Amino acid sequence: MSLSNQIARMLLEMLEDDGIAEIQRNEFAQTVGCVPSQINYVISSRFTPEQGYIVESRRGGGGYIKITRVKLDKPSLIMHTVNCIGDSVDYATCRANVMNLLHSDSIDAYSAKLLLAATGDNSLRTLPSPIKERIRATIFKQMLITIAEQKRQKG
Amino acid sequence: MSLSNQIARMLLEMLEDDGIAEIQRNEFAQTVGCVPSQINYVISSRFTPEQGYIVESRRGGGGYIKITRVKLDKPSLIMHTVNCIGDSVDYATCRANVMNLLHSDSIDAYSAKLLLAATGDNSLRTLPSPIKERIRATIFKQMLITIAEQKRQKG
DNA sequence: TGATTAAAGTCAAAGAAAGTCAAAGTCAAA
DNA sequence: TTTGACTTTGACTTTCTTTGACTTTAATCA
Repeated sequence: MSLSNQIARMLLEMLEDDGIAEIQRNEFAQTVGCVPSQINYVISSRFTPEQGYIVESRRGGGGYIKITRVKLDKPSLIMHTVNCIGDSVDYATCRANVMNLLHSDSIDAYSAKLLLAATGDNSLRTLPSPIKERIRATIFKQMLITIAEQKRQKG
Repeated sequence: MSLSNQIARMLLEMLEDDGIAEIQRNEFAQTVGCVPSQINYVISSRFTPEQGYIVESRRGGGGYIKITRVKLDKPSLIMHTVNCIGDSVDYATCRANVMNLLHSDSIDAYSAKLLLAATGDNSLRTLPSPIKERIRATIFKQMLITIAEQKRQKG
């Protein structure tokens, strides 16, 4: 397992109970045995707002990095997501959004799987890159709209 | 026996116990004694979704390729449909298949809606025509496999 | 207050994997 | 003997990770 994955797992573990992880970057890097800036890398690649986290920090003496998992409100989050997705999305972003929706209970696991199946690289692989992201966006939104509609009609 | 067959056998063996095979491409190629890209060839020719496998991977340090078998115990109508769809489908055919599955109770109304949303012209409109049908086919199959898999797991 | 020190942030280069593609090889069937 | 499907290979691309030099900000001390 890569160093970055290990670091991510440790942070996730800290987040587990109260949804908050607070570290001192240098000290933490010490115990992990990596260079401090790698902590930033892990955070910026795996604890983004897209993925449902808020990161705050402070430099200087007594500085810290604090990661908070944010619970978003459930009902119209689906349509909110639709509106936030632009004309184009990469799979990582798409996946992050699905996970978010799943986490906030806005969609169920089954719908999540179908969304990922339809927008995954397995499905879209053969498309050249600027087009692929555009198609992914339209499929994703179309499906989300269908899900939202369904929910509106019968919970 | 061809190299590719040997490789396939090795992967099959790994899959045996828990239905998961995870390798590091370069390392594995080393031990087999082939060029790394041959692993991709074997996977793309023998571990396709049609054949009941899901493949995930990650590049970069700590990268990997993970093959998962999605075992479907009885040849369902769903998988039959997957196998009948070629590399390319138009929307009408797609729709007909969905209706068929719906009427034969192989899928529920919700799944049907999502399938149609994802493969409909609203989603795929902007694609030029030979490509559109190909993408529709892959998305359709990918979603059907996901549905079949879900059914196997929980009715 | 100003200097010093203790953090965290940024960025780009180098490294480590996997992916793609097309050319060349093999081999059996028509 | 030609054709066409399947294999093998390697050069090149893309993505993700690791590292370190340098910058910025905050706290504390003289």
